[in-house]
Amino acid sequence: MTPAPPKSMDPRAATDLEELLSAPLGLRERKKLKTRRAIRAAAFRLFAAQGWDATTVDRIAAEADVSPSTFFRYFPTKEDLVITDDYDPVMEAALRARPPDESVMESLRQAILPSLRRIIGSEGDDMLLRMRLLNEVPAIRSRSTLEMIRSRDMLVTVLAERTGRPAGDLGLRALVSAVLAACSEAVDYWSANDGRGNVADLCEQALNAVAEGFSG
Amino acid sequence: MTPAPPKSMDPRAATDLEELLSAPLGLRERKKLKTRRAIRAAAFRLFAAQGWDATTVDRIAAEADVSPSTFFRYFPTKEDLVITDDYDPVMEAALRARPPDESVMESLRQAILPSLRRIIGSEGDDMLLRMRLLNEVPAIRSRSTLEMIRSRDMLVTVLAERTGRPAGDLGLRALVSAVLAACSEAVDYWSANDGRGNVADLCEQALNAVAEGFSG
DNA sequence: TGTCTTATGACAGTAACTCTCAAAAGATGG
DNA sequence: CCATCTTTTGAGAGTTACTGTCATAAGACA
Repeated sequence: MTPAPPKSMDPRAATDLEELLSAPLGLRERKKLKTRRAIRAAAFRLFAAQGWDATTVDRIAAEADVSPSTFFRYFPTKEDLVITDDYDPVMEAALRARPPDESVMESLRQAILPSLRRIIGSEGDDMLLRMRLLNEVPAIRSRSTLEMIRSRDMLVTVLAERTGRPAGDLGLRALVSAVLAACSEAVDYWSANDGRGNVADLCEQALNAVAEGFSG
Repeated sequence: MTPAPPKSMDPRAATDLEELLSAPLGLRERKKLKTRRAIRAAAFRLFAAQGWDATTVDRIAAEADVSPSTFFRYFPTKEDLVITDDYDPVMEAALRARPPDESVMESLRQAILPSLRRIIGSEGDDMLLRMRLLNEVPAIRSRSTLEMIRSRDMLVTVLAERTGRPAGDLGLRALVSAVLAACSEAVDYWSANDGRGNVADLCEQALNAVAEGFSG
């Protein structure tokens, strides 16, 4: 009685990660990926040239040679062009790989920092561009927060399982949120300084500052 | 050459706080305030009855007996109906009143907790209603984050002045963000539990949990 | 009273979506 | 290679949040 899994994935679900993992793609899937890339590339070209507000979805669609309908099939909202966050699965895997007897704080540190390092290593330039838009455009900034909430929920869920605490545990949620807030400040700082310095190091620095502040 | 200050305040600036402070209001100002209230009351009535999405701005305007143009003159966006955050000035005053030699953490605590207590005491019911919408409607949730960023910036600015650190100081920003994140979790928790318990106490509990987590 | 300022409403326009439907193009079995 | 079945696409119409302009109405003030 469970609904049958869809035969084809809808284009919104495609991510760079999945793309790398599933090697033999049919022509259809390859085309979809290509379209997705074309749309995003066109959009970023236009954003760079004339800014966020001045770039309409219709114009992006035209530039990418698809119909506006198709645009929305690939990106449900304009903001989704910028957000697309493939990081959660990476962090989740990293977190689950930590030894169960480790302290919550240390597990979080070790789940977040290496993941961050990997991401910056592979797509740092794109990320910088995104962060810039993210800081400039309120609409995007808003949306990205929702992504952050998803990250928080994921981390809380995994940690709750591991420690036997309920998923609604206030202390756990507060801790995770605080850690994410600090890291997010670090990323902000990094992008505000044009990507100078190492994000992971900045992140550690931010976490240490919080620790100091809280301890005395 | 500086532009002359506007003779009358635009309706969007009116807040309950100012209303209480400025006693002798002209007829015009009283009418403005009344309109503002009427619009918001109408909106909340409709939200309660039929939900956020099903309630269009046109309908709200009709219910409040004003034109849609007027609606937007009072509330630049639909979300603004719910957000309106008069808390920053209160917190700022509280923070500035702290002795300069106090630790950053303690000052933050003492700026936030009593302010929270006062707010809940005076308008707790309204706040609960708002928090519920805030958690249910992504659009509002998004917007409220921007308000939180403003709060953060305000706190960071004041603290930076006091400690002589630059306003961009990563450590300071991280600490403030972490504290706000923890408090925000507490408020979330409170509203998720239908307002049972004392927000300020929950907030303290959250802060303690973060402190423990960070210290080991 | 008359004048000056401000608030309002009517109206037209834009841009981000949503929905529906028919046509085009990839997949599949013979 | 053909026929059929499924998925992707584009066209078009509709909705809603929001912006800008302008004439008019209503409060302030001398």
